[in-house]
Amino acid sequence: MSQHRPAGASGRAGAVPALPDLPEATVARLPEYLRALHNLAEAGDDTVSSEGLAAAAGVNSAKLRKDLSHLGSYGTRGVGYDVALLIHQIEYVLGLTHRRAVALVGVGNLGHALAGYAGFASRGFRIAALFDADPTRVGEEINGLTVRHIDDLLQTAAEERIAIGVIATPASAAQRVTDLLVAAGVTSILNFAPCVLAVPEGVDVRKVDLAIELQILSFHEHRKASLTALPGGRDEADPDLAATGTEDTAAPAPVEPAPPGRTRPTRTEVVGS
Amino acid sequence: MSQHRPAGASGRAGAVPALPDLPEATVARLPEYLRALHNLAEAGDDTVSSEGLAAAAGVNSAKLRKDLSHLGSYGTRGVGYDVALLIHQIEYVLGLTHRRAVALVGVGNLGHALAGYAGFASRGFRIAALFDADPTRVGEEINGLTVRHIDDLLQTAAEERIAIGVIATPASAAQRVTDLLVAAGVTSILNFAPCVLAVPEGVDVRKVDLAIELQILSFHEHRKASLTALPGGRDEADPDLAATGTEDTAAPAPVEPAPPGRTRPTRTEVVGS
DNA sequence: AGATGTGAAGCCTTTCACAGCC
DNA sequence: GGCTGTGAAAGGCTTCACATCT
Repeated sequence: MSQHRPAGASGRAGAVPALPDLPEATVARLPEYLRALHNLAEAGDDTVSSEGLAAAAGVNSAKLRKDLSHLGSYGTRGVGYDVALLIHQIEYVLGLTHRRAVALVGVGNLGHALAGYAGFASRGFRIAALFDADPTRVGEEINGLTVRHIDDLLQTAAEERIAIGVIATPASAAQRVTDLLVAAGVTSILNFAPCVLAVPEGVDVRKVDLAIELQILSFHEHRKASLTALPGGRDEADPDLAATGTEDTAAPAPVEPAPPGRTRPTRTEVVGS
Repeated sequence: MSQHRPAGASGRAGAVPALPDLPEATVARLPEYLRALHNLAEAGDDTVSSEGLAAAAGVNSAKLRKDLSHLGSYGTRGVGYDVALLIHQIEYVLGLTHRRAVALVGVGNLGHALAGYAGFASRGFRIAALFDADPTRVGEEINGLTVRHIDDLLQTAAEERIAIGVIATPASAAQRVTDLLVAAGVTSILNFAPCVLAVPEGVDVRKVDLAIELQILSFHEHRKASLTALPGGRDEADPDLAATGTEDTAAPAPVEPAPPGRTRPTRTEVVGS
């Protein structure tokens, strides 16, 4: 390879450089590198090897180097990466050089917690407005911000130059809120409601579903149990394998391991309690 | 293809069927399908086409069919999937046929909200114990559960047959808590603390970092701004492109787009403003 | 006719291994 | 000698398109 412009710079002289067209997988890891770098900086290190940074970020070093190489060439062979320079560069690419204003919709259980979450403020964001549909919650003050009624969203979002909307409402309200945010010109949404959102082209939605995370873990638990039990023999005391577990027997009614009958085109209902 | 056993059934007759060795990407989507299926069931549908379910789950139908085919063959050509049967099957694979006990460590801001989150209970989990290191919080009752001191974790986890640990402590405490959970025999951890956890082989960790989600969105905002501004011209009023934004100027100290100094070892810097 | 299940192709991501530079 | 940056290989995931079955 030869001369290295910060990957993807525009041709037009003096122009704002177009961002490198990073692979999504890389984008998703940059924040993790950034966090690790801030830790290193605080610890007083001013350079770090790909090996060291990779360990701090929980990835392997080849992946880290490949990721960073997409940003351009900011390391020094034989030495490593300059911590401050790299922080700088990643913050620039992620668009963290100015603080983005975030609107949080839904100040129930979860919303309340998010409104008070210090990690947002410390990592480049400012919660600029809180909304709720419940009139009894409007006016409440949380962390120095007053909860406004959702009907004010359109106007307030424009005034506050909201860049990102966070949805922490029940699923039933989420699509309506989304439409409002989109109408207000918001093009990035973080959705905590357990549902799929329809948005126009050009609007990005990321989803966080806490129950899904547990269900994925549950799969692996189930899997580990089925692996360690089979080539052993006595499947005792393992609720994962016993048809009638020792755990409560609730909502997702217990079922036989394998589907039953499955004969005719008919369905053999088993889900009933 | 011919006769279809529930993919990966063990040879041993009457044995608990080994779980199919699903691709991770598939595992991560099954909970989404499950949620969509529950919605359909509530709406009274008892069959659904791959097209219909895919739409409800926000994926394309080819992907859905491929995912489901890994579970075995539970659809009917010309008809679609039996909703109840499929719910059944996915719940079995995910290990949701019995309710897993979850321990939540850290009842601060976020932990409080998680302790009260109804979605856990309704989707296959039971919060069985709450822990905190702060003595002033021990004894507090949240949602019918009493907060215990973290020192009781080892004993309580065994008693309550804890299957999954959720960490909602500050990052500084997370590794200690992890070690405790692991010592207590917990092999699945959901980590909300912004840090990397070291765990022994065989322990699964999933991570949710709220700030990272926003930072990923920030990247796309930044990117959209740089794309729509360049081939336009007048880069007015866009804090993404103006060096001195209209937004607050805070924590991640505002920087020039391009790294400073950085003279010698040169590559033609273009990123400068 | 209609919809599933699936080889095969294409794309993206990760890993390897080493040339190149300090 | 040490460490980055990167082609090339390997692996995994998604999409296509159609054979197959009801």
